[in-house]
Amino acid sequence: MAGRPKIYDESEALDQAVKVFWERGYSNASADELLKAMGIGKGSFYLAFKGGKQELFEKTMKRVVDQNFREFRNAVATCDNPVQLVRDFFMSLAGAESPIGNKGCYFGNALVQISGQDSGLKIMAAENLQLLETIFEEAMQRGKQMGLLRTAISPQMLAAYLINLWNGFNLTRRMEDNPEKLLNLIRLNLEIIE
Amino acid sequence: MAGRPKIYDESEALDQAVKVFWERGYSNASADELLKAMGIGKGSFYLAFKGGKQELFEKTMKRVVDQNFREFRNAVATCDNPVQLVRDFFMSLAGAESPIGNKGCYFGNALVQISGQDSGLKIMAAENLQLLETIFEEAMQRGKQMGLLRTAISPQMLAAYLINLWNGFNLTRRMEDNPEKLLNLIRLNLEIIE
DNA sequence: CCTAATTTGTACCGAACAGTACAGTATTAA
DNA sequence: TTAATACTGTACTGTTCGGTACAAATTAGG
Repeated sequence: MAGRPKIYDESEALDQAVKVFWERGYSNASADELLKAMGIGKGSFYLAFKGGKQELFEKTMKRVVDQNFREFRNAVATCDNPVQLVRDFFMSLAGAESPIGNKGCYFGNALVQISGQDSGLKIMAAENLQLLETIFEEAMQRGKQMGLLRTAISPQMLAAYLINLWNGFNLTRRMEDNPEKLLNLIRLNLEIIE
Repeated sequence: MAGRPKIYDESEALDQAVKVFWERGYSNASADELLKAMGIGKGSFYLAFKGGKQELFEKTMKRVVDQNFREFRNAVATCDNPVQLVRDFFMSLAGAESPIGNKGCYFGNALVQISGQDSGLKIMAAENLQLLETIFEEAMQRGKQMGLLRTAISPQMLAAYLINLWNGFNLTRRMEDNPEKLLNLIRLNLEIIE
């Protein structure tokens, strides 16, 4: 294994690319913009990402999953109260200090932003959302086993409800800036897992 | 009033532009593509839409509102059962023959697709979604007055719930193609206005 | 029939775009 | 020290972009 060493860290570069994609949207993010944020030149870029912007986006999606879902899934599987964990997850979304700001869901955005031809990326984005749904389902499943849920609705259906809430809320918060109203909206929706 | 007559009908041209924007997304829709669909040349286009793509999109939004919301609002105000009207509205979404296919909401898409700088368009898109929310609210208000709603939840809150359902479902149906599940999801959500 | 008003099609512009070619540089292993 | 390897930076290419300029065409009114 010889060769000149990379001057950049791939994970850090991906993090910067995530920021650009998230902020600007897939289509609006130009290669130049991405390269500048990642701190690398074209030579390095097209060597590391032969598929160009498309391949880069794929890798950023994987990175976002790794950084956000893995930990959440683990917490769902091990915490004292997975139902409360999910409640807190949504409540924190509604707060002024939402962890994702107003930028929406990385994967939901992708589904809406990416044009029809690039369908591989859309499929991948959809799969990642389904993964989040699965995590919700695991939380509901476990919550039910632990006697934390009164409802008779199946964990699968609850998960569908919750992913739909997630999808909706990430858009609703962009059209409605009254924090009180957003909070009440979340509260109302969470009654289903009271 | 002299001058060479237009060879195109502005409303029809707008309808074609709506199709392109809806299908391809705001950013991905190129001027050429739009012009071709509208059946006019650059000369005519930049004469009629001096603001370019931005102005065109504004006008298409107005057109979509006119064509879709006005009639719905009227029906809400005059029909026998406005609550059922809203129910049917959502149920038809979930069916295989959804009136908007899988293209999502024109305004919700805009909020996600348009980059930060073009904020005028985003504000307008948000206002149009708020208009839809208002229509939901009018339906709930009237339904309550007519004794069609048992719930104690305010019409305003119900409207927020419904616009969030709309926002969510337009995305959820792009990540989940099991029609049965989608239908059950809508049914579950509509229980709030049973 | 002439003039003013208006629309149309085309040719053209500079900028931004994604992507390639390639020479130069830093490293490891022999 | 040398050869093989791998990364870097830049210059370049061809394309597409949004937008402008302008001459030709078509109308209404005088």
